[in-house]
Amino acid sequence: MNDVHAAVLALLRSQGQRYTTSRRAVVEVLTRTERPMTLPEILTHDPRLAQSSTYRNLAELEQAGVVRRIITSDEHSYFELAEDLTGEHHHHLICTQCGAVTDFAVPGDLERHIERSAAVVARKHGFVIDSHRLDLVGICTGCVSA
Amino acid sequence: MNDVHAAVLALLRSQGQRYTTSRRAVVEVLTRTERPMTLPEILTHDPRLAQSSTYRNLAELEQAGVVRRIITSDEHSYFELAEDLTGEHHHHLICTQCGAVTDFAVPGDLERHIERSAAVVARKHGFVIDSHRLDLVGICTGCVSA
DNA sequence: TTTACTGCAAAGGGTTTGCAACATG
DNA sequence: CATGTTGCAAACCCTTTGCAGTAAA
Repeated sequence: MNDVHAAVLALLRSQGQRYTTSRRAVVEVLTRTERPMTLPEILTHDPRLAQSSTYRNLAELEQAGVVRRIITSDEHSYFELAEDLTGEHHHHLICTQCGAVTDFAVPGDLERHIERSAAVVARKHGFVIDSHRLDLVGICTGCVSA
Repeated sequence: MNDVHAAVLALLRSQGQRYTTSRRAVVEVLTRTERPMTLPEILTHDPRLAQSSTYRNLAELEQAGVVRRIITSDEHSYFELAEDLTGEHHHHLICTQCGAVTDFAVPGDLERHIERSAAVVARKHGFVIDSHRLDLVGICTGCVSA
C-alpha cells in the first residue's frame, strides 16, 4: 500500500509533478476498489474530489504511467491502476448491458502465445506495439439473471 | 457484392426494417473500403449522406448485425461490416498517435487457444460471451517514420 | 516565493433527438 | 395509406479549458 504511494510519487516526480492530496485520494480510491471505475464512481467514493480536477489528475496520472484508461462502448471511460503498480497483467470482461468492467487473467502460456503472434504481426505491418488488449464482450452474471 | 446486399436486406427485414437508399449507400462505402471508418470519413466517401441519418442508420445496422462499431481511444467511433458478412474473423492494430485502425488476422491455432480459454473464464464468472477482442495498441508505420 | 494545482463555471465536440416532410412496402 | 425514414437544427452529455485563488516544494 505504502509502496504504491512511493511508486506513484516517484513516477510523478520524474515528470516534474507533485503528489498532492487529491491525487493521493484518487490513487487511494482506485487501490481500494477491485474493478475499473468511471469518473462519477470515483467522485462518489470520495466526495471531496472536484470533477474537473479529477479529470485533470487522471489524465496526468495516466501520462505518468500510474493509471490506465479503459475504453468501452459505455459512455464513460473506465480507470484502473496501471499493471506496473499492481504487478498483475489482466484483461477485461465487458458487459454490453450494464457497462460493468471486470478483471480476469489468462494462463501464462496463452499470454506468451499472444505475445509471440503479436510480435510477428507487428513486424509484418511495421507497427510498434505498446500493449495488447484481450477483452471478452458479453453479458455479466447480474444482467443474465435479470 | 450482391450477396452482401441480399444478406443485409434479410437481416433488416428480420427486424422489421427497410433497406433504403441511404442504408445501401452506407453499406456500399463500408464494402468498398478495406479498413474501419469514422462517420466523417463515411460522409466524405458519399456526400449525399446526411450526418444525423447516417448515425441513425449505423446504429440500426449495428443492431441488425450488419455493422460492427469499434471503440478506440480516438475521439470517433470506427465502423466496419460485421464478420458474418465478410466471413473473415480479424483483429485490429490501433495507432495511438493518429487513431488509424487496421485489420489483421492471427493463426487459427491462436484463435482456438483464445476461444478455449475464454470459455473457461466465462464459465468461472458466469459471463455469457458474445465476442472477444484482441487489439494491438501502438504506433503505425506512418507515425513511426514521421 | 515560485510554480504547479484546484475549483468553479463556461465552452468544446462527437453523438443523439424533435419534428415536419418524405419515401417505402 | 400507414409506418418507417430523412434532414435540419437544436439539445445532450462527457470531457476539457480559462481564470483567479491556493498549496506544494
